[in-house]
Amino acid sequence: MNDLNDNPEKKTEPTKAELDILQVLWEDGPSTVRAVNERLNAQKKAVQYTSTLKQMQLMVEKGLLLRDESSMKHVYSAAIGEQPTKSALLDRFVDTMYKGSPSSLMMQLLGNKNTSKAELDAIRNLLDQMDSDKA
Amino acid sequence: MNDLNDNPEKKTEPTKAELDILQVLWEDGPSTVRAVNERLNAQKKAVQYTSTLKQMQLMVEKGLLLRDESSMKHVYSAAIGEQPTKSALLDRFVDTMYKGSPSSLMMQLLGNKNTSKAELDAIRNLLDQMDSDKA
DNA sequence: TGCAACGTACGATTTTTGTCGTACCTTTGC
DNA sequence: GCAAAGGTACGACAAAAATCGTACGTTGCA
Repeated sequence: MNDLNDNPEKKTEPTKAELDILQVLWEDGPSTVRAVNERLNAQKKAVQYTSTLKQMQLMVEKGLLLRDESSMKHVYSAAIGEQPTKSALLDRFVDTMYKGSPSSLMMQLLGNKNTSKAELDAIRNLLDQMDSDKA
Repeated sequence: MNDLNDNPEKKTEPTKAELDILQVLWEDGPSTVRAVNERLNAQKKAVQYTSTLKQMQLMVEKGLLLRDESSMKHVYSAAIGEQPTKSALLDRFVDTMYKGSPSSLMMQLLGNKNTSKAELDAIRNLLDQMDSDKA
């Protein structure tokens, strides 16, 4: 019936505004438009209710969100996983900016930003764990 | 005289297309429009010469590029540094996607992508070097 | 000397993204 | 019942980003 959102392999790259909405849904779980809109306004944006509504409706069309219309207050949820989405975005970022080299990215990250010791330790532990996995 | 491009502290976030052009200039150094356009078409895009020209002209207006008009074939060069630019973009990326936590980013990066052993070693060396710097 | 090749300038348009106003439906309290 | 509160649908618009066609100027060389 609907031939717009039944393509699961869609390469839909979320835009910035779409990502903001996704973040809210990933964090809070399924929510109404009003709830999402209030979160957005709370954290930074000044955006009208109907703008958020429209945005989320379009995202349903694109397959980025799911909508439960059983109640009058429609409840939306993310249709794409947080980790896969962020992973894809990160990969593209690394590819275009650092020729696919994670260590280049790391150098940039650690070199220019004062990273806390806790962060450094966390990363080192992560590396050790990677080794034991692959050893 | 020109009040458009004399703001060195400009927060101009390069768009995707602008970034493509900057990458070419960062890599090849000062180049003509034709050279840049050919590089772009070679690596992926199918874009008309005049589109690239226009894009680069706008980038001069924005202060992203510099233009040497002494010869008829104008020679363009990047007006903003590669490292500072990438660093800023990366910081924004980490902030919005990983709440400013580099180790979260690393986890994503190392967890989902099969990173080569060489990359892992490079990162570990980088960490060690960070330590000795801060010790 | 004149024409073909190559260059820039610039207006116009398309595409994408984002925002909002208004119309209209549904629920609920009185 | 019915009005007000709160919800969705949807067209229209604005802004940003990207693309391209066409006009026109300069150079080199047959």
